[in-house]
Amino acid sequence: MIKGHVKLADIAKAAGVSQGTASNVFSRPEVVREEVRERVLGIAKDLGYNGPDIKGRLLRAGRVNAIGVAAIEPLAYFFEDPWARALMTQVAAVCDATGTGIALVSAQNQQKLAWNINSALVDGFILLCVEGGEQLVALTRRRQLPFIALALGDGDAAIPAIGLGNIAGAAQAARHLADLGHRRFAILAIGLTGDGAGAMTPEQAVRSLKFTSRDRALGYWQALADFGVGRADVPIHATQNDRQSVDAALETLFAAARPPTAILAMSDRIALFAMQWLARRGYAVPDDVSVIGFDGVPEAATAVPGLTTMAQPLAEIACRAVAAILDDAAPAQQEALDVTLIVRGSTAPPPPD
Amino acid sequence: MIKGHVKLADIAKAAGVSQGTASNVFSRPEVVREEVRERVLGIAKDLGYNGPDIKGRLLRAGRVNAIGVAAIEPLAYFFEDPWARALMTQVAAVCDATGTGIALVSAQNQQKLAWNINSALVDGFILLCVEGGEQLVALTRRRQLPFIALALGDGDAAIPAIGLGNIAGAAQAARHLADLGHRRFAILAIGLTGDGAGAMTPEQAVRSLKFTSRDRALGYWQALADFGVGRADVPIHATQNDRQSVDAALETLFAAARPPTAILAMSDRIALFAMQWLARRGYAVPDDVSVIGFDGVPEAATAVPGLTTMAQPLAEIACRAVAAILDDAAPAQQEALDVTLIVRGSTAPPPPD
DNA sequence: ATCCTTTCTTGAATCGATTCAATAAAAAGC
DNA sequence: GCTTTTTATTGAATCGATTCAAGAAAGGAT
Repeated sequence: MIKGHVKLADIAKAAGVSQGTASNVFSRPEVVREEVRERVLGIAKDLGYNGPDIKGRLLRAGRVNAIGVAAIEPLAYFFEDPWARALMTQVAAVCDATGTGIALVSAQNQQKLAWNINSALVDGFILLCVEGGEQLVALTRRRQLPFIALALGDGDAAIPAIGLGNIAGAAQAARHLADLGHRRFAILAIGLTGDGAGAMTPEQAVRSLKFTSRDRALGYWQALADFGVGRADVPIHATQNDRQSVDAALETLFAAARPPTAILAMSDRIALFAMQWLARRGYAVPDDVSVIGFDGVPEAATAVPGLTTMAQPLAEIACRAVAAILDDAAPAQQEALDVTLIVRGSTAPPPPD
Repeated sequence: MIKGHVKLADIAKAAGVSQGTASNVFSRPEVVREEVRERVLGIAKDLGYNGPDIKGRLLRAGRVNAIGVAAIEPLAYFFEDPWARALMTQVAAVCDATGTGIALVSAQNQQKLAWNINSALVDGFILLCVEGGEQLVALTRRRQLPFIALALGDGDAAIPAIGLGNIAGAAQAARHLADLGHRRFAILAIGLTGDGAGAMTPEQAVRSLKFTSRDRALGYWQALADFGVGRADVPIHATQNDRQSVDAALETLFAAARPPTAILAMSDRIALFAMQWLARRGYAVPDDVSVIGFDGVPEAATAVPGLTTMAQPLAEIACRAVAAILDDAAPAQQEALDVTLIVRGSTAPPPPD
């Protein structure tokens, strides 16, 4: 019994039954006579056979019972990025309930990603399209498996996706601050990595920001316009959703003659970095500066002070996404879910001028 | 070209070449004449064939290029628990570098877990043995794939595992606090879920705590003995590594006549919950009470005040674990890695009595 | 005793590729 | 011109199971 992989056929031969019967012993035990079943099982144990090999079974059955979650990011992204983490937590919960496994698929560069997507053993994909979403979609489409895109933005309606009411949500965020009395705003946007981060004009923003980011910017502007604040009056800085670029943006913003009293951050991650920068520089949040985020990640709740944010219905998103894959029933049309304002301690009326 | 899955054989027939050649076109293009290769590729494109199906390839190759990470916890554990997260981040980094995928395997109950482990499409397993480790190991062993256990404690030497110097580390933690002048301690241990949490005598602790937890307790006691503090003088409470049980333990501890001035927590998670409880109750950390954790998760660094803790060499652990799986070279003997003391703001001399 | 059911069991086909010994064709060497 | 080497291609075996039509055996009914 050294090694020499025992396979089903060996068991069958040793037990003197056909391979078909041997197979039934394991996959449909009720169909085979008890006496035979026990004999086969006994032989299997003697030979050190531990049930059908998954690879063989897979080839026939064609079902893996796992869904892939893909992103154009390093693998660690799934465990580090707050939004990804929060989303994955929900996805995991749904998968747990349905007994489905999760395979993480990712790669920083195109080429590797293509390979990874093609060779992932999964029944379908959930695509985290934070950046370069179309490429991810194109790659996945070739695999001819069910998939659903998340955070894709206003893309092609032919792409199965679960969208978000980004414009309405951003508008609500801006309105919340404006209602509190703020009139001096700054927007911290999420730009593509590689694109130089930094200040941009509204025109540049409309042109260079993608999907989600652009929608959020439009939402902010739209609401602020109602309060007489024009686009040109709101500095907008692209960041790379990391600390360094956020810090750099804030350096610039707060070096200005009349720095903003309210910061509209396009992600909680950015907002939290911003709050930390403000704390380091001695600005009090919310007394000196109000900060509002976007996403509704758990960290926003535990930060001090709590971060006011627009929460995504992550549980709902996860639920629909997983269901879409498992039932191969992508939503007929791209549905947009609403985000909801959660007011915490990071927003308050502006200081007296 | 509706559906009717095209397979390699179809391409071969359509192109008038043998199946072997068709296979080579995709997997070893350099071996087939350019003219033929292009023709076959052309036909493949026409027929809507996107390269070899992974399942068929898998059956032959036998290699999945993914490693499974398993735990007896719900799937969400990987994204929620700070230690798991920190570890996974490192594992992900190593996998990224080697182009390996990650499959998450988990289940709360035994039965499902057995099924999940048996049907996971992976080349090997990393086992997160926080609890019920032996069962996990037993289950995995049957799969006859390389595996390595993490956080298994002093188990069977025949089990490939990467251990931790828990006793020495815990001793160092306790010594750190004793050196600062503390003499009134309390231990917050990690008990098995299901076991009633709560106060326990040292004898009970030795008996009921498992592996890691027991070693850490032994380490604490050992160091404290050098300072004249006996086991019986150190209340030890089992928690379930969740907020509720930590809060309950602290309620009891601080209701005592002479509450502890130093808390030895067996995980950063517990320590952070404890710090939050203390803050809510108006105890200042570290002025009234010092807290030291264990694990060295990232959250410990960003908490306010920073949490003093014993850091695990997670990167090293991840690196060795992944290597062990990929090379099928489990360490000859169970190696134990050292943890290192990281002093932050949560520990200070005790208040004057 | 005959025929009809039921209940197991069999053997072969199938899933979708890879691999390798054998062969055919072309190029090189003398 | 004939042999040797090189290069491309073929065909069949293989990976490890599942599935299903068909056959055999046992039990029941008449």
